[in-house]
Amino acid sequence: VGGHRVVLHLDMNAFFVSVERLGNPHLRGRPAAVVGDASRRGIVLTASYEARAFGVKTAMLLAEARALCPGLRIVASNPDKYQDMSERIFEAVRPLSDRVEMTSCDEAYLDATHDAPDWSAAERAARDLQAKIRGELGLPCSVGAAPNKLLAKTASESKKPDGITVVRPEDAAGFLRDRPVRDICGVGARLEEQLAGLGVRTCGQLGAADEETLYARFGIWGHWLKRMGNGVDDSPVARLCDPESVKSVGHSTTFPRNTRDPEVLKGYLMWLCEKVARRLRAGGFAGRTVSLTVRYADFETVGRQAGLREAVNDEGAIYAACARLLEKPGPPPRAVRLLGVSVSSLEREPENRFLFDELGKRRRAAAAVDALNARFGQTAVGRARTKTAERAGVFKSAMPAFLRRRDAR
DNA sequence: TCTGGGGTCCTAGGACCC
DNA sequence: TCTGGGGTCCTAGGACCC
Repeated sequence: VGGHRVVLHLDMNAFFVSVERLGNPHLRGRPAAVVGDASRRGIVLTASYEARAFGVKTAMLLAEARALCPGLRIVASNPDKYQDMSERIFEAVRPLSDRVEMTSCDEAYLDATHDAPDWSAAERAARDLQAKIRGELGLPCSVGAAPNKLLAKTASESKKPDGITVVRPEDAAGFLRDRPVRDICGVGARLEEQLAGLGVRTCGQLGAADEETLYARFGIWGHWLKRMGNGVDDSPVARLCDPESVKSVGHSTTFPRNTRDPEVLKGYLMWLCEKVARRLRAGGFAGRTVSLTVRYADFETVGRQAGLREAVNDEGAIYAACARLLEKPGPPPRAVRLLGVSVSSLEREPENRFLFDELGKRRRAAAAVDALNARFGQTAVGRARTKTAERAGVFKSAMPAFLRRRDAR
């Protein structure tokens, strides 16, 4: 508490588009967007700044984006590429500080206190970080430097692309005062609305608000909100990258078309369970809680979960639990648009403890399948149920033709 | 032109135990 | 069997982030 601190926040600019531009000059300097590639219900995942000038935004329907920006260049997303690049970013940044907290695939906090005894050194550190990312990876980014995480993040968000923003302690109050509360990380649409109901719209107003009122309304959050309005944040930069910090592993998918056909639903379910199980094993995890998410045609979303006696990471066990959860309240009352499978209460997978029992047998079979898939492609080997669904074309049937072509490339 | 997919954290109610 | 209170675990839902 107290004392000199320098926190840097690194924020990649239009990350997915920037990664695609590395290998595709055709996309550079023009309106471009990366879209989800699973179905015709594709939405914009990331828009280039040129496209944003036309009003194209994340989460916008593809058709809407094209209407706003007729020359928009579209690329199907390549999640593996972004994951690889994310790891390279982390490797580039890691030597700079013993405290690096990667909060998503394209954002990180660094504690630079040690290398920046004053604020001109802090600004140099921010520029060096930006130059390193540009030089080593060829990617644009914005960097904020401030006495805490809250201000560093708000700073990096405030100037894009290629921004450098330094907020010195003496400038902190002025920097936040007239910004909308929504600029604070943690204040979303709902909270913004409720605060507006109290007449609180800016960070300055939030910092000056009556603490009792905030506490009565928002509980312990109210206490933190007032502090945040005043730019106060003592939270340390964590070392958040170790596998120990993973809490859950999940996959979900929206169908090309809504369905209530039990066979189709079970086909998707097994497909999702295979993906989850594979990732659990790759990370050396097993989990004791299995969760199923069902989103109906009207967008109502329900979740159901089940605790298991033992931690599992094979698709058979995960599927069995999910199938029970899916049928728990009887057949789906209406058409389903999305299913999701997630495993939590994770434990490290015991090495060879179960080599000779039933669980061990399942794990060895699963490992053999992983090895075959690694050699012959993602889905060379899978459950019959998934294969049937694939043959029926349920997975990609409705993908737009232009995306399928790009996909094949 | 109906609205993605990956997560984390918090709260509230009920079961169960002492 | 008209009954208090505290603690913990489980499940469901929702807000929020990128």
